[in-house]
Amino acid sequence: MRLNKVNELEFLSTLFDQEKIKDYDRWELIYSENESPEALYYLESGLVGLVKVSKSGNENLLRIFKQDELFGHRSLFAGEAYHASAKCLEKSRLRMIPKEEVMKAFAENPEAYQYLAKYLAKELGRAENRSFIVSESHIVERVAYALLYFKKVFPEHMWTRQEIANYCATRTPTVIKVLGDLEKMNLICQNRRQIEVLDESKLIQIAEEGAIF
Amino acid sequence: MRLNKVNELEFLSTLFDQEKIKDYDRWELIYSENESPEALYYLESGLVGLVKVSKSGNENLLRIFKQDELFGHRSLFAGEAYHASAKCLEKSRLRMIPKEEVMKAFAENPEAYQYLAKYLAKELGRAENRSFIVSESHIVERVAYALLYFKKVFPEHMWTRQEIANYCATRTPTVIKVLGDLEKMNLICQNRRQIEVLDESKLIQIAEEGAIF
DNA sequence: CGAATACTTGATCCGCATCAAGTGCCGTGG
DNA sequence: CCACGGCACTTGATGCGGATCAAGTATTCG
Repeated sequence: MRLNKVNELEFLSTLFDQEKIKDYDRWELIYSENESPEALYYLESGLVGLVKVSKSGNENLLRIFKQDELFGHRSLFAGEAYHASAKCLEKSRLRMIPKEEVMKAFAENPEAYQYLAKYLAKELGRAENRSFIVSESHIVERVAYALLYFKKVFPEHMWTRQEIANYCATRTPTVIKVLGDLEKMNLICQNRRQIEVLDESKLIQIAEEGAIF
Repeated sequence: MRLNKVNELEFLSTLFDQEKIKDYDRWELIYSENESPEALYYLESGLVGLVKVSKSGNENLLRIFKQDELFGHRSLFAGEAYHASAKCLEKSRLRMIPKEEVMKAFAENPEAYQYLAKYLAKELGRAENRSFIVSESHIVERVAYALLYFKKVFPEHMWTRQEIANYCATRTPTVIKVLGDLEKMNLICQNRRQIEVLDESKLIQIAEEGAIF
């Protein structure tokens, strides 16, 4: 949910309270699975991931929030406990708006629910698409999909192999091997930890059709 | 989204038009991926699955709708094309409300967006939980989870091994083998095509902790 | 009763996880 | 400015879970 640039939610900015600003380090947790939501969060700068950890310790990266986006809204409006944890993927600065104030403001601006519904409907579509890709595609396809998605939506972040693995629901060594393959095919170029996309259309082809050979 | 029993959406029932009732056979498609939504659907009786088919022909069962529920709402309110197809899992009778009428009625009952948002938020949570389970758990756990979910929410439907496989993102022979294991452990009982849950708490334990031995 | 659909089984194979032992890279503090 | 510790990355060997395939058996429905 974008706050800046979106008239529908501008009323929320009147709730910003200088005292409710907080800075977080990389890897720091903002909230944890099973807690009850007490606030809505607005990301002033940085990058936040919604993650869920399995018993075997693997982190699954479900959703990613960038600058100027709101998060923590799903559980808040569902009236449920958090189903996953929010964790900083970069140093981040964020504002929190207490639950009661959010609810009051939405009650005074009921047309905002329409925007919220639209936004949640899009997120649901994205979640189900990712779920489908993860369960039906081979790893090359998933990695190609992730590279394209990351380049398009979060181009400024330096994605680690670990993070890519978490998003693709696979493991670091596998991502590294696949990146090696993609580099041999001249579709990407790795120097240092940076990954540069060279042939976007071929990557799209791999991501969508699963056709490599 | 439930229509009966939910005051928030009762206004929609005034839009029901006897001429817009339609009966579908099992396996019949209601709408297909990539089409533009032109209506909201209300399921009078039967069972409908939201499915997505992979290139290799595997059907992934993303969401399931039962009697008295609305569907087709996600794409309609997201303003997107369908990201998956709706298909009858049983003979079904449904009503369609044309898009324009839905939008008009929601405009006249703006408080309904609040209910819609809450409902979508819950669906998003469920979708991400399923996605996590599919990507991080072994098949026994997924099947146990599916059996419990089906028993709780759709107890009257006779779930085929194929449908269970589609929901668990696996294949029929694998489901059959797992069901055999669960039966040997006296957690379920299969006669004919019927599956009866004998030890619910043990199944929950398997589904949640992945601990079998 | 016959046809279609659902189920079952075992043999084989392969993709990817897992593990372990490294090598680089980078920021921090001395 | 360099040394050092920690994190990120890399590589290859091995194993296993579950896919795949195919042939056959039930079951249900028209």
